[in-house]
Amino acid sequence: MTSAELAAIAAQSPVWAFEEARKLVERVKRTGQAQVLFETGYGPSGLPHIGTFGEVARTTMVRHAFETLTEGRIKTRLLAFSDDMDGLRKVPDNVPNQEMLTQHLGKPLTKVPDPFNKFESFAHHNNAMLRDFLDRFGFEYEFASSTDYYTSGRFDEALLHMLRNFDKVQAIMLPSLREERASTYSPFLPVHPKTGIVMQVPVEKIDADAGTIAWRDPDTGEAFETLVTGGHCKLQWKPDWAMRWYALDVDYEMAGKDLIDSVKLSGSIVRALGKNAPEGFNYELFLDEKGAKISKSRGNGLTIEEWLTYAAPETLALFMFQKPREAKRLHFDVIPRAVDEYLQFLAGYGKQDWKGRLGNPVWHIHAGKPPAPEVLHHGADAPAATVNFAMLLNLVAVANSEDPAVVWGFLRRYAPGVSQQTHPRLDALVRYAIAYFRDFVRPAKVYRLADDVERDVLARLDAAVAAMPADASAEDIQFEIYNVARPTPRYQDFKAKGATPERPGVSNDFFNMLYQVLLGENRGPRFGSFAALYGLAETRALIAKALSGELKSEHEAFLESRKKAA
RNA sequence: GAGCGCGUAGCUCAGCCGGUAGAGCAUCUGACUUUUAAUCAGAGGGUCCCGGGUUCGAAUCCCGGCGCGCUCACCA
Repeated sequence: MTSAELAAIAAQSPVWAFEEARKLVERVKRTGQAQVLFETGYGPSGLPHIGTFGEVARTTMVRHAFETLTEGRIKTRLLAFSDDMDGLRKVPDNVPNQEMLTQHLGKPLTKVPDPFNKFESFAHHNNAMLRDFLDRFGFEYEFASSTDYYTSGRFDEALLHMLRNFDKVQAIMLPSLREERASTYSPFLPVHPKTGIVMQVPVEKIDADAGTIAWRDPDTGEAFETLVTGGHCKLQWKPDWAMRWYALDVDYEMAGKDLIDSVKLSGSIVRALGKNAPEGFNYELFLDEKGAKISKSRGNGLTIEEWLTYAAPETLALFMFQKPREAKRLHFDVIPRAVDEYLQFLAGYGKQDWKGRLGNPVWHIHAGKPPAPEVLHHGADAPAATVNFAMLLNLVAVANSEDPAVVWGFLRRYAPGVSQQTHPRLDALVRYAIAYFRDFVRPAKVYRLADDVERDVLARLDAAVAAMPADASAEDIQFEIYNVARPTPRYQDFKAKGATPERPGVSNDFFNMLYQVLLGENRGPRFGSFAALYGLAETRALIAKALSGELKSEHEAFLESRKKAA
């Protein structure tokens, strides 16, 4: 497959990333430009959330699609721009040192001390976290700080240009505002020379030649004349966006649907300044489990760390790739599904033709180079099988253990020869499954105490297990279990296959009792297999704890401690 | 008020540029040399929200409704 052939197929692809990229191809044809700049915006007024990540992930997918379409002939850059000169408007609920932050309301975020006491400022902290996440995913990007750009003078020319076009900007902005706001609105926000606060005040006079605005402190009445350049003024958000597009020649920037009106206004402004607005599209928002927009300051919805506790980064990328125009609820339930879909797409990739591959999410997630899937073989001639998350969750529950080695014991029983070394990503998957089990499955367990009949049969089961050799097979154990339960009238089943009046079968009720009392579940594994793998000594200990009531009380204590932690 | 999205099996959803409805879970039946569930096979179940239009043909495209949800109208 040559890059030209690939580009030809991509040119026909209905995948959204290619649709977006084709808009850029058209743009390049129109302008003849030799480079394309992608921008993603980030407001560091709170911890970076999953939507921020999603924007970078999706933009990167468009970027890669564009490079495929143009066979790498057009240089591309991705600028992750942090609007860190913005004034702190509200103290986020989910950070420490609330009182301290309150003292600095209104100051540029790069002048607000870091409530975590680790960085030069709150913005520096949040910027660092964002970069951390982006680096962890291996994104290629250039980080840009608004404060740096303003203070270094990189925006000066554009700022002066906007000052000269002050009336045009106002003509666009004012009709979008209510009367009382419109009467005081200014695109330029001077930084107060004494308090350092980003002021929202009416401009009394502009001097385009001197590059200054005149304004008045509303509290003291003191008059000031401030340069719009050099970081002495910040722009209001929409003009700021437009100015950035103008100054940097941004070609592509996507935004959430909450910003549709803003994109239009900023686009009008940049055109009034004499340049084209970037291409872009509006994605739907991420919602929390109640269907509300997730927000940095409220900290609702899933965080990136939370997702990464239970699943690999590429599964989150899959979530971002799929249906960007549809609202998606972001809560824990969607993780197992995302993981299994990812594994399925990965497993299918090798068998697809190139048209199929370009439509396969893993092609976009891994920039055209998805890794080979890790497969298991149940016997030498058996077809390759992939272990999915749902199955692993079952396994972990079956193992009744949060030790990866125990889970691997089950895996090796299925496919001898596999190990953490041969299947590192499967090992990671095992650990994710364990984390998910610990946090979501285990808390849902309900242990009950055994009644007298059950205590009797459990005691006899314990004795039977004690009498077995340590290396008893799963089948032997299973056989003994039947013999233990058979004399107990409650569990006798005369309708069972092979049952006779003298030798009844054992009903499912017996096994259900074991699961409820020993595992806190209504379902469970074949018990002989479980005991063989879990260990006979461990099984006896489990029975002892069930009989003493410890299982139940320990689980209740566990639930209680979770409640307190939350 | 404006914008965006959704409406397909009991539940959660796939159905990519139009070609006689699919998956997972759930339910039911059966297999697995004494009856489990890390397994397998099979079954049942849908006016694809409604009404028009385009077409030989529409879940899919267009128009109009209805219902649900979200977002923006202060700030970012």
